[in-house]
Amino acid sequence: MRIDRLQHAAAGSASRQVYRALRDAIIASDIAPGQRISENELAERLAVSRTPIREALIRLRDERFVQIVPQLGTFVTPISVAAVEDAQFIRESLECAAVRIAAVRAEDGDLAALDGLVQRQAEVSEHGDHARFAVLDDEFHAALCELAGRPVAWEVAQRVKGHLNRVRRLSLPQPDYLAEMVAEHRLVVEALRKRDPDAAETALRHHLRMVLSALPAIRAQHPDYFEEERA
Amino acid sequence: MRIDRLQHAAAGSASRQVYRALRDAIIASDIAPGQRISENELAERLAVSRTPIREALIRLRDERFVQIVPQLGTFVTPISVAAVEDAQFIRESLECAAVRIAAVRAEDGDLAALDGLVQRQAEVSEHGDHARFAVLDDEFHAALCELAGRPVAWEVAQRVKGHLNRVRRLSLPQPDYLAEMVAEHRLVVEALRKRDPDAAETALRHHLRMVLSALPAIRAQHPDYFEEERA
DNA sequence: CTCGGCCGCCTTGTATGTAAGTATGCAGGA
DNA sequence: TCCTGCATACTTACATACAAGGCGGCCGAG
Repeated sequence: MRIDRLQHAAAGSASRQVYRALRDAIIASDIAPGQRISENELAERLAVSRTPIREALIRLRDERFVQIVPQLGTFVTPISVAAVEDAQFIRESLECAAVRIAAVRAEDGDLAALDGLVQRQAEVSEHGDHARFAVLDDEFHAALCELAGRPVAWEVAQRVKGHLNRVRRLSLPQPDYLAEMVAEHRLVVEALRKRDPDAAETALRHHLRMVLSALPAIRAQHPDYFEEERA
Repeated sequence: MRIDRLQHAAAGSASRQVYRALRDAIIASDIAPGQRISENELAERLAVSRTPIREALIRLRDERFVQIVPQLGTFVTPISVAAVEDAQFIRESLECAAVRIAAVRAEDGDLAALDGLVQRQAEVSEHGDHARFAVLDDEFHAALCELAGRPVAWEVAQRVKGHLNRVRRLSLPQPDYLAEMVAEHRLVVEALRKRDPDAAETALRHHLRMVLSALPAIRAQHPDYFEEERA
């Protein structure tokens, strides 16, 4: 793992910075699944005391990114197929429920804003800029929840989305991946424009499931990152 | 508030015990919304140090039961209509999605188990035993999620359910409330028996919304427990 | 060679001390 | 009377010290 140097005072409290740094490192597999995280070592490396480290680890445990075993150690949770499917289920349930409401409440101005968002996605997808696309993708899904009047849906979805990103980062980048995503986003917006909740839900559900489709291949490629199947 | 004496070593670490005790106290309104929680005072009263108190408060902040303002204090969050609706939205989305799957996957043995559960609910409802009913009610909803193969759905639902219970505890106990709940549970099981996802979802959604129906009345009765409406 | 017991190191959990910042009450002047 | 400035007492955030327990290596006996 290569975590170093916290940002200066910006970005909130030390524990929050540690939390973000660790979470990003886990999702990016900079810290390998199963690896032990030493509170002492981290504290020394980040030049803070154990207290903010502990608080960050507690939050990560609540999100199931680490397992804390008393008097033994703290470990990055192996990627579990069940956990990924759980995350997918939660995200799908919440966002699909939200988009149904959005289909009813969306006004012309909202749709125009979504169009603009998708248009910008199309532009960055031309350049194959995955990082920038990811930001715009998050904005898109956040906008859907916002439109439904349930920003909390996106907050929760974003929480569990970390587990999905963790596996997605392991998959080989498909060449037309971004273009497909943009096309699917367009379908969702079109359904919203027709004020058709069923079509919007169907389109979004299909879109969300694209991520999972690569899961078996990823597991075959990185078997050591996964926990063994439970009987 | 009247929190005292943690249980002895059972029930896990001190911080977890503090967390549970505080959460229960907040949901039961033993600690009034808006009231300040002093780390020092709590530590003294519970006979533990400030560390486990802090860790418990952090978890409660993540669940939006308290607000921590640096260098100022920690406060029990006022009941907010928006937060209650958010919790309702999440629970409804997850459980309805789960019950649709359950309708497809349910086998005869599962249905029999649900029947038994509802039967026991009917018995305790006869005696007006709200506490025991609450336990069986939780078991029922947990069973639905388990049947769908998504126990995580219930875990998340249970988390946000605290916000719903907080307002429900404030409502006057309706005389036929428990009997109604049992009847609605029966409708859900019947829909499952017919393997009808749409009917199951409809029945469950109607059931879940019963709780919210009393919200305006509760707010009128305890205005000081609610935060002022946002413009 | 193998197995059993002991010892030391390392872990997390908890307790306590230090620092920095905010609200509050009071004193003093306009 | 009202407003301003300060001292004080409180808070959380962070740092450090201590305690309890598991794991592994070592050593000795069989």
